[in-house]
Amino acid sequence: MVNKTAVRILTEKGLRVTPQRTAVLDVTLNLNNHPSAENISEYLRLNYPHVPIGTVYKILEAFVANGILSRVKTENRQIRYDPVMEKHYHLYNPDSDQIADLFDADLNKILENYFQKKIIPGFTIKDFYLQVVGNFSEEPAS
Amino acid sequence: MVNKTAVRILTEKGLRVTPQRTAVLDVTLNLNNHPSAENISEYLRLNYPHVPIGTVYKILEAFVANGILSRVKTENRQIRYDPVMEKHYHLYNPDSDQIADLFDADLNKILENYFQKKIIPGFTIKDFYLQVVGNFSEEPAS
DNA sequence: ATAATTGCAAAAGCTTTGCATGGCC
DNA sequence: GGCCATGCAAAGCTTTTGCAATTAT
Repeated sequence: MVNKTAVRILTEKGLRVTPQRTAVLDVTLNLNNHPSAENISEYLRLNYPHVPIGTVYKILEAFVANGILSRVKTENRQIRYDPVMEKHYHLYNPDSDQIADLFDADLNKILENYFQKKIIPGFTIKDFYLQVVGNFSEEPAS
Repeated sequence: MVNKTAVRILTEKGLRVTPQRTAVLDVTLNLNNHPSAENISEYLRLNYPHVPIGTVYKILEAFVANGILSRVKTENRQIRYDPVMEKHYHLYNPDSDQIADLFDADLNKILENYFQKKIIPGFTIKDFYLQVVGNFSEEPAS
């Protein structure tokens, strides 16, 4: 009962379809947590045949290299992973280390427009990342 | 010949003035690099009496806790430190890992204005960070 | 005087790496 | 069949921690 989306994505990207990869991708797509490698490994342990953490890292690295996931940095040491590849922003609470996505077409326009016009001497702009820091009103039971 | 600015800042913040602290602060203020603990330690080794890396970390942690420095996250593993505490943004090149400051009053206004009005259900906005990714036209000899 | 900081070394935490085994195309 | 991915264990790198000795106030 492997998620077909995961298999489709792997195939589309020309990656070999293995049970470990489909499991990791499936979990990452379904957890809305921006999970860390450790989170993913833990979740896999409960719901799928065990995948060693080293393998999880290798798989995540392959996914990042192939544009399936992106890395998200926080105040913490762990790398978090994000399966949403469309332009969006992150809401972040440093206390709980919780991340949520912010999709905001207006903000996209404002910033794209600004950086298209903006000339910074000695620097060629390629992209931008915006993190909004604050508090979630209902922190989920951690 | 210790920088008086460093001593003044420490005194203002009510921190004990030690040679190690003034040295670390002096270096961080004068290197425009957004240096890592390792960078600072290395520079100290050449220009000041040696300060062990563990002590550098403790000092930097104290500075961050007292609002003298802020941490800057990059694609790399190391934490970088920034002595500029006014609102600004970062230009960043992931390839060279170089960071530069971007001061931009227009952008400040646009974003402050936007986030003052913007209501995000379930989230209280406190602050925001913006990183501009791209290339520096003249990379300094690394 | 005394409370905080330094120095040293060990440990911790996350991630990467190497290499033999196994599995996908 | 051949090449790529997995599994396991060890290593790597940055940062943190503990504690005794030292120093600033």
